[in-house]
Amino acid sequence: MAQTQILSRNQQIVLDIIEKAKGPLKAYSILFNVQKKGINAPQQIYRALDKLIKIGKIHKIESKNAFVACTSSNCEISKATAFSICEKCEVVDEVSDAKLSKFLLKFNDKKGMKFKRFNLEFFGLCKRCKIK
Amino acid sequence: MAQTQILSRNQQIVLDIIEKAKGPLKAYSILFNVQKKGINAPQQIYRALDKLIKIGKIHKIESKNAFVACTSSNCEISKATAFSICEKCEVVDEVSDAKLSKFLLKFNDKKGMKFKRFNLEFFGLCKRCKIK
DNA sequence: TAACAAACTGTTATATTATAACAATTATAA
DNA sequence: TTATAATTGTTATAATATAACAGTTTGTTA
Ligand SMILES: [Zn+2]
Ligand SMILES: [Zn+2]
Ligand SMILES: [Zn+2]
Ligand SMILES: [Zn+2]
Repeated sequence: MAQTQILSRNQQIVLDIIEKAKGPLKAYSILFNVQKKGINAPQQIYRALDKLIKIGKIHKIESKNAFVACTSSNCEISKATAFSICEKCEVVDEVSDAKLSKFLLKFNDKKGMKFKRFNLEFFGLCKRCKIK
Repeated sequence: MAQTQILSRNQQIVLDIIEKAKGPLKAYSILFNVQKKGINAPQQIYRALDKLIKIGKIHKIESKNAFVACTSSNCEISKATAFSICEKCEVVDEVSDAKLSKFLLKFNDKKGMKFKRFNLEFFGLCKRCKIK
C-alpha cells in the first residue's frame, strides 16, 4: 500500500483545488483561486505543482499546459500516464488500462533506448460530442 | 503517393531551419535564426509552424515546447506520433513503428470515446547516455 | 479577364506560462 | 543539538504564444 503522503500547506491547498475541479486547471487559474488563502505568486503555485507531479498526485496535460488530479490508484510515480482529450468540449480523462501500460512499458525501441516512462495523449470526440 | 506540398516563403524558411537542426528547435530560437531573412515577429514563426504541423512536415514535442522535422514517410497528417526523448542529453527521435501505431489507433476507450489521433512521448536514457 | 475568396504577410501590442534569485522559516534526521 | 533538506515568501524577469488590424499575393470561377 502506498503511504499517505504528508503534504505541506501550499501543496494541500493546490491539490484540493485541482481535485475539486471538473477538468484540467491552468496554473494561473489556480493562482487566482487561492489568493484569498494568502498565496500570491506564481512560484508558490509552480512549486506545489512540481511536488504534486513528482509524487503522482496530479499530472500535467502537456498539450494544454494544464493539471489534473490523478484518478488511478496505482500511479504514485507517474511513469505511465495516458489521457483522452475531447477536441470539442475539452473534457479530459485519465486512461487507466493495464494492457496499454504493459504494452508501452515493454515497448522496445529500435535505437536501443530503454524507456523508463511515457506520456500518451489521445484526441477525439467524447461520447457526448460524438452524438451531437 | 503524397503530393509535394508547395510552401510559402516563410513556411519554407522555417522548415529549412528545422530540417537542418540536429534536435528540436524552440519557436524563439527559430525566430532569432531567421531575422537576417527579414522575419521579425513571433507571429510569422508561429503561423508557419502551425501550417507545417497541419501538413505533417513537422511535429511539436509537447513536453519541450519545441519542434522537429518529421522523419517518417507516412505521417502527412500527424495523427499518430510517437517520440523518444533522452532525459539526459535531450536527444529526440521520432518512433516509427507499425505495430505501435496500429495498437494505439485501434485502442478502445472504456468511456466510449473514439480516438482520431494520439501523441506519445517516451522518456529514458539513450544508448550513449546509458553507457556513461 | 474581372472579381471574388482564400491564404499568406507584416506589424504592433499584449496575454499567458514559467523560472531566477534571494532571504527567511520550518521540518527531519544524525 | 546542530546541520541538512524542504518549504515559504517575494520581486523581478524570461520564455512562450496569441490578438487584432491592414495590406498583398494566389487561386478560382463567372
Ligand atoms: Zn494517474
Ligand atoms: Zn466532448
Ligand atoms: Zn512524423
Ligand atoms: Zn542521451
